[in-house]
Amino acid sequence: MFYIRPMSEDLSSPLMQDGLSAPAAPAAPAVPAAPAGPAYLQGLNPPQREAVETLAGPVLVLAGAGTGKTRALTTRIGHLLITGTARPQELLAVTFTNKAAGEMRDRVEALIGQPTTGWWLGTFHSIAARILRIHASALGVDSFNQNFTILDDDDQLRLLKALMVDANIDPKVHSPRAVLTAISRWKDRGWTPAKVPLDDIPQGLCEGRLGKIYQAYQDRLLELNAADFGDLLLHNLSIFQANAAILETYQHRFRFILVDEYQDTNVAQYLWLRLLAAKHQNIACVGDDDQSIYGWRGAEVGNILRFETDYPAAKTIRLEQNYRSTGNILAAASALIAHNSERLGKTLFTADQPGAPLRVRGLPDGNEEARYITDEIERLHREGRDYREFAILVRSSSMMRAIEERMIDVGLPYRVFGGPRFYERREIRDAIAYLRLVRQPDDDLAFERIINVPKRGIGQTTVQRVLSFARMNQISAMRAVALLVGSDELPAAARKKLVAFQAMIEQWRELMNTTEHTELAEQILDDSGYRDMWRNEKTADARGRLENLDELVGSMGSFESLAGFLEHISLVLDTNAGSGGDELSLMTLHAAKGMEFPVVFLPGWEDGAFPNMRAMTESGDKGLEEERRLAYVGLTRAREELYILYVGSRFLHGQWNYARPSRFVEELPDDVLDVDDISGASMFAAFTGGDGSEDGGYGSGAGLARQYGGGATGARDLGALPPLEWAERRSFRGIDSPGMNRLKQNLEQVKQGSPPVIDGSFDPIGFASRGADHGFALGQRVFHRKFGYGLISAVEGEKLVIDFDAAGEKRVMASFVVDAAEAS
DNA sequence: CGGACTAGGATTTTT
DNA sequence: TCCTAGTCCG
Repeated sequence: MFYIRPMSEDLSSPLMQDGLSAPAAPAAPAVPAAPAGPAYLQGLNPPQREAVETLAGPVLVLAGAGTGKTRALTTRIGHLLITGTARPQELLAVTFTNKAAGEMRDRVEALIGQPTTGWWLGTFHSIAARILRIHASALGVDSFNQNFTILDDDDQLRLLKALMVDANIDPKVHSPRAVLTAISRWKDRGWTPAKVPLDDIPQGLCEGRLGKIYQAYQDRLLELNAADFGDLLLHNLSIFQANAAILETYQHRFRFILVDEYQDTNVAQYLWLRLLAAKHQNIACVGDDDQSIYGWRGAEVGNILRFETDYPAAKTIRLEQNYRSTGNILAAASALIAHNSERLGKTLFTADQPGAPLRVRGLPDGNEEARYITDEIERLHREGRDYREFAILVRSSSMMRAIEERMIDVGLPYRVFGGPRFYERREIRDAIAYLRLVRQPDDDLAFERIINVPKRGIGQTTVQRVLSFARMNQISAMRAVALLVGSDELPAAARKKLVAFQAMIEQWRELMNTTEHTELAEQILDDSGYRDMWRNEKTADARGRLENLDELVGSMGSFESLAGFLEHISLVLDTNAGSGGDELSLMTLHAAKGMEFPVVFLPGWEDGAFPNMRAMTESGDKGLEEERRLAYVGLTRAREELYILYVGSRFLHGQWNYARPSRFVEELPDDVLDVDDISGASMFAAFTGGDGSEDGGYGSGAGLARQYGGGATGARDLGALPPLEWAERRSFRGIDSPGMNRLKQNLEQVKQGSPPVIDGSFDPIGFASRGADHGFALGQRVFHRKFGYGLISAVEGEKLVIDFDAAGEKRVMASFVVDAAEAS
């Protein structure tokens, strides 16, 4: 006898968070009925109930995917309030996303039947920001006060780059991005510049002066009355550590602390929680070590692994009954994750039926893969499924394009989740910079961002002079402008333009007191010419940008004032206003965490792409294990049907790459799979031999084919056919695609006794031809997109000197030209 | 100063 | 392939 979920619920809520779909009906008969109690406790299984009712002391709830984690957490909060164990103002509940926080509030309110007020519920960052605003001055830096600005990524980079230049470090040699990442990781660990251990300073970056750069960066931020995301937590820690009275206030206040997604906390967050919980020790953390996928952002699985050591009185509760997926899906996920060594270990089980086998499909190339997906979706849609029941989860967003194009071709309604966040878009940041500058004329970063956007003839020379004058006199840029325009330091033309800019800002500033902030924003966008700038741009995305601006102004309406809006803008801005239509979902695996869908497609399961090569080279086995957890997250998103897809060759970054199935495919148990491989991947293996020792790596072109030779690196032969039979089958299927043509051609070669082509020298479709050996030769006639046809007059490594028919002699990169015969 | 061009890079991205 | 940051020249 199996419990089967009501279909209506399944169909209506494919996007629900973990646990939302846990049945309200009783659990499987095998589990004894929970003892009586309030109605809201009735539907819980025994461990869930224990997680709810163990109110005092440290509790770690290890909640596997789909085991009703959110339900347990929100019921726990409700229980605390309903039983009167805690008053709202004694509660602190932290999440990672605003979305999760919002959902938690909704569910608690639904449970207790009334709006909740007084408790602190929010993301780590928003709560830390709130505390920091109250105690900013306790940092003891004059320039840093409660009005501090929270910087976005872009501001941080610009700042850092400037500091690097000051320190005589060439940003072209040492990537500011890498520097920022390193600094952020230090902050994630709770290290102020003074606390960074000497041996943790990489010698390769910034000539070993990264510690100094970090210090300079922090000094500058404080000077600017600014904080980055990492600082919110870091400054909290500094204040707590230096000021016992402040810490005690909060320790006293928060008698009960609840933490969601504990496996994703970084060290700073961990320390922060530990300080806050030290007095009452009533801290309940919910998480799943198997779903820790943000290590690259500083999350420490170690936090959850050592919870019991940190809190010896801790009670650990495991939620292991899965209410989401079929038996086969769960079996596959469990077998896969069992390959990881660093885990606390859980054994998920389900009362559900085994269901359909997982479909593993090897296809020739990405186009075929996309076609396969849309074909299947159309088939299942005809059989009665709504589009909203499907999700396609990719490892990296670069894989989305082929799929999107295909969906547009066949007209399937889809929606991309994630992608650039709303507030990260250029037009949004520009607009916000205007608002910031109007409200706080001393906001130099905002000044820099929009002083010449749209173009108003204030060039870099002028801006640099203003900025250096400001730095020299320790004043803000706007003040520097005010002084400079009254002097002869700048050319008259520049002064005139600056005066106009200054007047514009000033005029808006006056409006600020008399006008609604949404109205003010409208005026700024129009008067500044910012909207016109996009209207005049005739690119496809310009219209979208204008719409985004409208949306921004619209979203301001829900804030009381400009100040209120700006304070929250960097922390809270919903990026995906739901459309609610019947659309299928396309997103990265990371973005899919916490969601579930009846039918899930997992394309791109190729070694190098997934597990991602870079994750492995950068973090070794730890990286591989995190990739495996990501795969686990992907598998466990599915309720009923699951497709795992890989291709024999994939077009990425402008070139074709041979691929072989992901090692994760091998790690799945045979008896739950239905495998069909027409990728040709193993045919390459049969042709090419080799042991995989040769370098290459995903994306290195020709080297890859050799690397993946022979199957000696461990690729399982996934039911592949011998080349001839395979070719028969291929033509039977009528598939015609670059990947296929490539294989077909090689097959002919081999039939005639020649080796297959694995480099670019004989390669009509441009396969693998762009490696170190681009294959172009002196005298070859080629075509360039901009310059047209020409003859190669010299080859200098990657560069070609070409005598173009129309444009004359030019020096161009080999990757920009193709053989003239190819371009028709 | 700004447009045109080219080189170079391209996981993931809750805040 | 596609994006963007930086350089070069009118």
